[in-house]
Amino acid sequence: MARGKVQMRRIENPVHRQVTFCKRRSGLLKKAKELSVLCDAEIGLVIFSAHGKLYELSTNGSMQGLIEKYMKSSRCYVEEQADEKQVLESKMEVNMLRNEIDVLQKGLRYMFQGGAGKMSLDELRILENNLEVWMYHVRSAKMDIMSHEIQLLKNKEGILKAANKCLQEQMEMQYIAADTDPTMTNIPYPLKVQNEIYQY
Amino acid sequence: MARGKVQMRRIENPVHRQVTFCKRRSGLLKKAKELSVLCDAEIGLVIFSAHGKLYELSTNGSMQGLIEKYMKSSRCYVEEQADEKQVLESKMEVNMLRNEIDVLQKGLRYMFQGGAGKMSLDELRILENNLEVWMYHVRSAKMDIMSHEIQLLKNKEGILKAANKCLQEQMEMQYIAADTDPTMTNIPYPLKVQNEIYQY
DNA sequence: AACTATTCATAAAG
DNA sequence: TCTTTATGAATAGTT
Repeated sequence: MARGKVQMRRIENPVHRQVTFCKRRSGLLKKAKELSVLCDAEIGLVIFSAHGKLYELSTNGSMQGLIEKYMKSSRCYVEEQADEKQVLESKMEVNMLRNEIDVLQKGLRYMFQGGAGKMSLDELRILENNLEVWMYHVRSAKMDIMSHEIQLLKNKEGILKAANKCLQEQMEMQYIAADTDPTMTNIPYPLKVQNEIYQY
Repeated sequence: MARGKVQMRRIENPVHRQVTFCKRRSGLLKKAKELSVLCDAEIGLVIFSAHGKLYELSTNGSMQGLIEKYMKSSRCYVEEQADEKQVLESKMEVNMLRNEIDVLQKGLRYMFQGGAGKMSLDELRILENNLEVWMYHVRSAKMDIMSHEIQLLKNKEGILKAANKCLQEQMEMQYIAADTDPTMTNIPYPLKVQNEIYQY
């Protein structure tokens, strides 16, 4: 270059560096355009300044399109495609599952209704009775589970009450031994629990 | 350039074009490297020849990383993120639907096998809701059929009333003609129908 | 930003 | 494709 050969290393003077960056950057962009025009090539060029500012050139269409083309040419396209494939597969799976649910529900309705109203009134009455029976079973199962939980809670209640009684007795013995008014001590009064709490 | 100024347009001679592409391409890559070194810039350059062959340079790390940085700097990063969000949402939807199918299938097994109470309280609740929906469908179908029957009966009523009136008139004409007491003939007294019968 | 001396890039030919 | 060579282009340093 002019007025002395330039050393191929970072220009230390920040002003010189900035000026050179500006000049060479425009030169590089110009040459890229020229190559693209003269030789019918597609070129993408991105330049980040040291401070992070972006300069770019894409000769054909958008940089986005060029990047996609680059991805196809090199190995990275696999990842990209995998991602999009995943989206697509997920959507298809959702559709499939929705369809399956639809079929299940339709099938049930079909069984209960015999299709588009092809069942007789008597058949429908029978089905209604069956549904009521099943509903009863489901509700029974629900009640079983809830009863079980209630039983567990009642057991807990029993244990707590016993512990409570035990504590109360111990405290009463302490009051007698100390011959003091229970309300004057720092020991908190034993817990009283109402039975109704454990009814449901 | 040498031996005459070059026109800024596609070189028509394929050989010349290929040679120029080769020379200028290497020149461009060299200049890009120089700019990067001298000015501490990060540069990505991709060149596709007219025939689709790829030449590339990325001064810092991989082209992949540079592309990601570019995406962040420009707007496209949003899309990328949206894509990943979509994947996640799809997966969650798939899980939800799978769960629903599971419950439905369990419910079916439960209903047809008379229920081996292994369903959780939540599953039973879902099943109960479904049963209620199905019950509604069955009852709707029943009501449709009954409404239709009522309509048929009402039509029949109309026809019978008309026939009844006609018979009555004929008989009255016979009484006048015969001048006899109606109760002495063998003709049965015309049917009287009460409207209430057809109300439901 | 504009100028200019110099180096660089490269078109055409071998 | 590589080298040579003549010449236009790019640009470092200066103003």
